[in-house]
Amino acid sequence: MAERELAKGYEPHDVEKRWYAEWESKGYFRAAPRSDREPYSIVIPPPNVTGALHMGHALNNTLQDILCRWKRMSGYNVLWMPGTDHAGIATQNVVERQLAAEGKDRHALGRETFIERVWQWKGESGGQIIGQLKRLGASCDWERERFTMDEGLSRAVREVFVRLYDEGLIYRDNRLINWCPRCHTALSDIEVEHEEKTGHLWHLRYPVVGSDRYLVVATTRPETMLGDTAVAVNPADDRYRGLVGGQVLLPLVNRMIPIIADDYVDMEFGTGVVKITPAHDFNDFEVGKRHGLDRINIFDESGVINAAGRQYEGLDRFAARKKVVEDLAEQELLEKIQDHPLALGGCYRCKTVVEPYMSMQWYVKVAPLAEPALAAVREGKTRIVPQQWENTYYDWMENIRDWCISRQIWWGHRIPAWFCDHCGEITVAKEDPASCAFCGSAGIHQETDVLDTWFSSALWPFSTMGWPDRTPELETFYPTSCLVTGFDILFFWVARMMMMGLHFMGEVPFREVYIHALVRDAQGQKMSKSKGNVIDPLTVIDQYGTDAFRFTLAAFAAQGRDIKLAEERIAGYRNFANKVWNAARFALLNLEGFAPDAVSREELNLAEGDKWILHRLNETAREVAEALAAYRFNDAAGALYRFTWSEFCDWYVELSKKDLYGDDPERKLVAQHTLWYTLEHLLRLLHPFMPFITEEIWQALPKQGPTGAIHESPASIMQASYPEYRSDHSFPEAATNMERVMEVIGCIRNIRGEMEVPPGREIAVLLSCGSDTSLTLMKHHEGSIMALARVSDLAIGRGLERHGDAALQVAGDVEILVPLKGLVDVEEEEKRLTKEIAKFDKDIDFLAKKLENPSFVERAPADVVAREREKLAEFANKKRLLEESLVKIGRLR
RNA sequence: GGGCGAAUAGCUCAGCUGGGAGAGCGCCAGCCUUACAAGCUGGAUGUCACAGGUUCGAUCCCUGUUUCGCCCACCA
Repeated sequence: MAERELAKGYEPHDVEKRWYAEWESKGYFRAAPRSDREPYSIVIPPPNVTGALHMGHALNNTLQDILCRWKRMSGYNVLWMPGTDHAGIATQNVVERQLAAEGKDRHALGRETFIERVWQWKGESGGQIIGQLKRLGASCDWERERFTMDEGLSRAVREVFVRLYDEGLIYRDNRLINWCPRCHTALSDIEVEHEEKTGHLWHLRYPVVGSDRYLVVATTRPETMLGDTAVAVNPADDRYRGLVGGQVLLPLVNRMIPIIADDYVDMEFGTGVVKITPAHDFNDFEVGKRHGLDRINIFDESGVINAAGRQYEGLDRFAARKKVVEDLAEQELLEKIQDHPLALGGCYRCKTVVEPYMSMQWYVKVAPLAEPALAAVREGKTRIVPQQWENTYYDWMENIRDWCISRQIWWGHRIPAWFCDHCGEITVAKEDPASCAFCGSAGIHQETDVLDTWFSSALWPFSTMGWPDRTPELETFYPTSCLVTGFDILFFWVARMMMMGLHFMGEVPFREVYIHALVRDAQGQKMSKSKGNVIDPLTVIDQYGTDAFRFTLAAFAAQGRDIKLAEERIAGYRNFANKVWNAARFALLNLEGFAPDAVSREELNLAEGDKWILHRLNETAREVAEALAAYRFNDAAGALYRFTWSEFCDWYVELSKKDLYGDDPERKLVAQHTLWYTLEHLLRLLHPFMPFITEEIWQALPKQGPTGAIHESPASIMQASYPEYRSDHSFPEAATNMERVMEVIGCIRNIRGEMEVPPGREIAVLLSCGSDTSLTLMKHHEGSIMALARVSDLAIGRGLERHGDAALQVAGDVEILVPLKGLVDVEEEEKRLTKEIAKFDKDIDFLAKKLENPSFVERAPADVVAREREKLAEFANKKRLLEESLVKIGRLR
């Protein structure tokens, strides 16, 4: 018996809410720390606590959920580890903005109060994204949810820091770093985003001391001249040879600075003279080091000119630029200004132009860590899919520079280092020390800097599983099976997890990395708030339902290409969900009184149509499994879409009506069984992609009773097994036969359509078969042909007399004749025949030429040649029949 | 300056290891056929960016060109 009736159309909202709550409360998402089942594990890329679900998250988590649900149904002990990232700078910014709105700032609050305030914010409005992931259907093991700043993870962070420090892999240094003058913190190299802008090249005149010459320097940043400590030329440059060793008078500040020679200077560029500002330019810093130049820092931490900038003190860097240029112009020291393209570096959090800035920072020495991380991918211990990304990974790892890990903000893991006021030594320890480890003085104070957010996320695959303790989780689930992520964090996150995982666990953090595309808008633009082209996943879910949305994402997730998301496509897959829904309604209507456990499939006398759909279902199961195993989500979705709509709904449902509505109880039972079996398996195949609708329908389907041995019946489709290919469901002969029958039906429909015979009008058809095999086959499927092609009078025979007044189509060796009398006019049929003949002519011409070519016949594989010959013969035969028909029809005029 | 990717129907895109190209939407025609009009049936539409090469045969492999997109990079 059907459990309950389904509503007329699929209404996702209530269904989604109901089933998610059920799954979660029943603990279906839970992983077993120990189990006989094979483990499968994925750690979620932890979204920022400040985050709201965007398209990137939606895609990323849909794909992970598909994998997890698929593996879970396939019998694996699945752990999908969820959590969020404290997102240092981003979160601090959010709370600072709040404070600003209240007219406060963090310095007024003080560090401790501020951090309390951030925790409070996190408790109240942080992590809303978790709820949004649930709406997406994510089957994470929520009881294990972690946060990068929670106690366990903080312990892991300290452990790692101390060990790396003890190994000499963490050090401090005073050098140029990327500084965000708005966030007031250092940034690592990859936290700077370069953008092509058109700037200017200012040509400035520096008077040569003891001469009336000028040296003209070209610069993109004239204001930094306040900190110049030399000008440089190429040693091979004849133009300036005599001047090297001399001095110029730095304008405005009237300082004498040397003229030096350095290979770094490109003679071709600009004037061949470069101003050297070691404290504000990475190249100049290096030059300065080689020549022992002073480093004059002219900025404060907000990018405002300091006392070293004399009369410019207090001016913002951009204001200072304007003023410096004006003043130089006034003194006729500005030679010219050219437009000049340049790549401006901006803070990845706030887009402010970053400043190269001298400061003392903490670094990780990465080369020794990168080595094994490179080797692991080269040796295939971790496989990156699509493989092309391996090159990007290698390239970055091979040229990796030390990682600046200290940040001058408050929200984050405070660096576990204590400075001694007495002896000046640094004590680094896991537990807060009471005294200096070197001199024993109690006068110590902790480093105020915190760690880069990515430092803690680098540990995510093992810190979430309880490291540094040796836990059953680590033993079972590390290395994780797969990491699903976007390429935008390949360096930030993936590469660093590889380094840390190998170093601390001695084993790669994941066996495979699947890198998916970026979701763009329909025009291919990156979605961004400023462009206003953002599509909110939650709005989409509200409008079309989660399942339709998920299916759309999967269907678009082709490897190596970005996803341009157009809303019409989601509507298309909403229609698909509705199609599934209605197929289920049809099934339930016709499964009245059917109990799966009352029949054993082995005893059933399957009809050819039954065998065909079972065969196709089986093939589809194989295709889906193969596609998922290769992360070809679009292929898996496509196979399911085609099977569901074009085979199950379009053909099987129609074929089955004859028996379902008929009065032969045996035929009816067989049809019911196949209908039930196919739908039930189809739902399971679809479940990872469309979890909600499949559960809703599945629950309404008739279940096996207590005696049944046919089929397991767990409480949820989530726990049902994922259909696998089975050799006893392979019916290739039935499949071929059905395809022939379908072709004949297609031919009749084509005549009807082309002749514009209304669907309501039943017609007479003659099938003239060229062989006994065809005759038997057509006779066998007489009923189906009549029903599906709307034929009232079907005559089937061998070599039936063809009268002139019939429309003709040919399918294999079967001629399909539709008497025209009273149906259509002769001219229409003549037109149709002429069109068909022309089509064949083209094909025949092509094939004939090919087969006349001796080198093709000699060199192409025999089976290819044979196939082409067969095609040619078939086409020629069809053409002949059509031509005969045309002649006969012509006589009727 | 290096590297990667893309160019296929009006639009958005599939097309795995070479044997004359597919889907969805849109379009045209006909249908309220008792699961579904968010549907059914039929139909039209392509010098697979360009130029060479390899091959019996190229959308697919190779070379070059053009146009877009992305990543990396310290030329002031």
